[in-house]
Amino acid sequence: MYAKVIVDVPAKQTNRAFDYFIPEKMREWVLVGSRVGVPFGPRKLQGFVVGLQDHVDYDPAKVKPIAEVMDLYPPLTPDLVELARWISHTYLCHEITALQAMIPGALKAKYERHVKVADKMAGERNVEKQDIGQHIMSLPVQDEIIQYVREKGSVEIETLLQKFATDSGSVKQLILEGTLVEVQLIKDRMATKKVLTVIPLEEPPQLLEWAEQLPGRSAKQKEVLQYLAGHPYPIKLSELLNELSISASTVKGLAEKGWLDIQEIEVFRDPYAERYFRRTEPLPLMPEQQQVFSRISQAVLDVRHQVFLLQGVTGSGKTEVYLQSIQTCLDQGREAIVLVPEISLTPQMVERFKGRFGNLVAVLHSRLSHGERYDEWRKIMLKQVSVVIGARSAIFAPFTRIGLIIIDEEHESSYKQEESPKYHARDVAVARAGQHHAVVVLGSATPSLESMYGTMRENPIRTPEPVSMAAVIGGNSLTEAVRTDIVNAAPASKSGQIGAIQQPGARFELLTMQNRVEGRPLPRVHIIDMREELREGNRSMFSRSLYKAIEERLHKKEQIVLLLNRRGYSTFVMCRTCGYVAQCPHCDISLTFHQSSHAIRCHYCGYAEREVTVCPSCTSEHIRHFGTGTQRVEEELSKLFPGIRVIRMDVDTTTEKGSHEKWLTLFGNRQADVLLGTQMVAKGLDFPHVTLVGALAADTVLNLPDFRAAERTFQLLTQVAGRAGRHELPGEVFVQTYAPEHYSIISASKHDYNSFKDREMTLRKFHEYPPFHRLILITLSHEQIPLLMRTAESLAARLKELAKSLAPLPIEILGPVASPIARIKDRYRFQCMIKYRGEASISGLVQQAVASFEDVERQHKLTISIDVDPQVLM
DNA sequence: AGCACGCCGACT
DNA sequence: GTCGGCGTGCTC
Repeated sequence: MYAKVIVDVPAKQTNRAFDYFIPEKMREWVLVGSRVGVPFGPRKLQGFVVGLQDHVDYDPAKVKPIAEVMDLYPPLTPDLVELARWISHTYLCHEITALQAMIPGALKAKYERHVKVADKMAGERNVEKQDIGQHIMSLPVQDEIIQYVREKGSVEIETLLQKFATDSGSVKQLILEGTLVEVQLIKDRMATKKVLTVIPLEEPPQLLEWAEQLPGRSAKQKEVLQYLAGHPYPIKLSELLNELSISASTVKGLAEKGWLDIQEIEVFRDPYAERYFRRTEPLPLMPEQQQVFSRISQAVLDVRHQVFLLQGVTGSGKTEVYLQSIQTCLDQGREAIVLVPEISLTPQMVERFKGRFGNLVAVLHSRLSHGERYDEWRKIMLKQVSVVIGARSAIFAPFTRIGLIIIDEEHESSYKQEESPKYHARDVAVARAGQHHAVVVLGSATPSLESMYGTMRENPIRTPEPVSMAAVIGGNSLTEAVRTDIVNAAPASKSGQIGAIQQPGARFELLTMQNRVEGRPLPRVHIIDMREELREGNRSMFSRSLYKAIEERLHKKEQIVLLLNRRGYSTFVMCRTCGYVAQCPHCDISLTFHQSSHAIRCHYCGYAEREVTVCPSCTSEHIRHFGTGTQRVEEELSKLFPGIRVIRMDVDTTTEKGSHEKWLTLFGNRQADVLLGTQMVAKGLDFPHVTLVGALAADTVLNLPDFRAAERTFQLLTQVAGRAGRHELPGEVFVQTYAPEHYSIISASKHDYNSFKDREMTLRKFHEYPPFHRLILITLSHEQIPLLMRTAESLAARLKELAKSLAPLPIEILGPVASPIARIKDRYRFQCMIKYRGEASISGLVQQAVASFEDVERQHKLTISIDVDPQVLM
């Protein structure tokens, strides 16, 4: 048998499977999805098995055997292996990059090169083989080196060279002559956690009998036996030592007598181990919820691949619908994945799921340590859980019988990964659900226009993939095979029980929930025209009406949430005398001021310098920090309302682990009057005493050069408005803006999704933006502008040429232009945009165009990065 | 990505 | 005349 292996080298030339022989003794361990160590050239690399076959497609004489199998069970399922291929074609990344994204970081290979003393040299060295002319008869150093390596068993080469730095020649000589041989090791970044555990070897009566036999001075050992007789289960050594306040030697003594055993037992690091989750029962559903639930659960029961877009106003009870749908799925013996935006994966959220499904739930989020995350992942693999709740990458949970995938707050841009593979979890979810004939529920109060578009038309939003990559090789026009694939757009369905990735055959089904569960009205929203305030002489960041409202809440002891939308607003440093603005020396971007560290730093490369008090350009002292940071708002609040208790949540106050949670708990306990923060205060929080929400600068995002600016503004305002008056007390919202007439702000103030959507759809269609057209952003970067521009120009020309051969398909090549951030880390950036109609898939075209620039990339260290369906156009 | 093989400048 | 520069190509 032979295996097709994708090796751990993310490069164009190695972006294909290599054939390896599977030695007899490994046959039953090597499966599709296995992680293996394989010889590759002079090295040993980690790789993933993506196929098994009984023949080789390569010179049989050159085929090497697999060196090792890394895991007891394959870390990837066959459907994930196929999904990785789909991702690599759809988002144009190396297949290995997609595969790596699917396993926890703990399993990422770490390569170590060791040496050990050669077996046949165990006795004495064979000095005769030495080069003549060099006087390296048995030097004492060399004997010393050999002795050292022999004692250690094996030593990492770097360590050895450092230890014998002055005699590194001798070390090399020993390796050369074969006295020391090289061993290449592939190690996991993180091992499983093992804990020393004490195991009683007999039943309590026997233990007590042994205890009797002990001489009087062994009081401690006696105590241990008696304790174990009372608790005849394995116990952590540390726990036992603690319990009886004894030392390890006591227990070791018993182990030597053979009365008990001390073993290293694998344990799961459970971040929620110490917590108790109160079990909850399903809540009765409102008629609207009931209707939605039955649509979803029926599809689940039918094992029918179907995508639902669930639009429910905040407070309409989406989560309860999720929970009961998941129950249906579990009852059917299938598994469920729940994706939530990283930021809203709060303890409250986890509690709701753990409360309903207990320890059937695994939680994956970025705040877990490497080890914790790995352990949660292993629970999934070992089938100890049936529900996963997690951020973006949880879509790759190694389940095998998925029945339901839920994506909460589906409009969130954090579902798009910004590094390679630049996948969108929503689209991956649809593909993966297709493999499992599973149901997808996209939930949001403010669905993305892309998802809404999916409900609007007969054709699927996604186009058949992948274009045959094999056919992509140079040439002046599109390879005929590629052309055929694109034009016919034939579904690339490889039949099979699981693993066939099809696009949704039907459009998404729209489900809506308009009513709030508790019947509370949505809060009243006031739009405040800040230009008016200025005209009337109010130069404060608080309008008069917001000021009054705050005063009133303080008086009534009710709580306030203030949102400062900082995106699009910078806290830059500028000299008022000469206009100097502090800029990053490596990136074309202004530095931002951080009060906590008294530093100004660059958000892109991390460059930092000390806060300046004198202008470096004109030595004036009139240098100021501009932009309304949360710190300034806090200062102003304290000035205006002496004694006010403010909790500030922003990047400065929430970097510490667990701090996020700490602030929210504090606020929930009413230990503060105001929660002030950036976007993060808008998401999913639910505090009964909040009756006032203020958005201080609602429109800052609107000024960004981004076609999604209006959508983002609408979503943010709608979300934040939903924070007020969720319980008995009615809520009020104040939106301060310089663009009070903007439709995104007006629609949000009326809680009117549909009018916003209609208006925005019309505009997008008119301007030929997504979802009507699709985008691919290609960014080139290099240290020198001339080469960069030349390459960008000719790449665009090449794209245009290829696009022409696809006529009459509507493909437009825009650019090249300098990127909005023209330089990052001393590299200049140019970009080209491809705009095309959703009916065609043109990743093959891009692949082919970029392929002809491989040599430029290599020779001049120029990089070309491709972003399919970009969320951020910078 | 590494690493080796291979054809042109400044040195013993 | 060699040592070594990194351009080019391969790794099952």
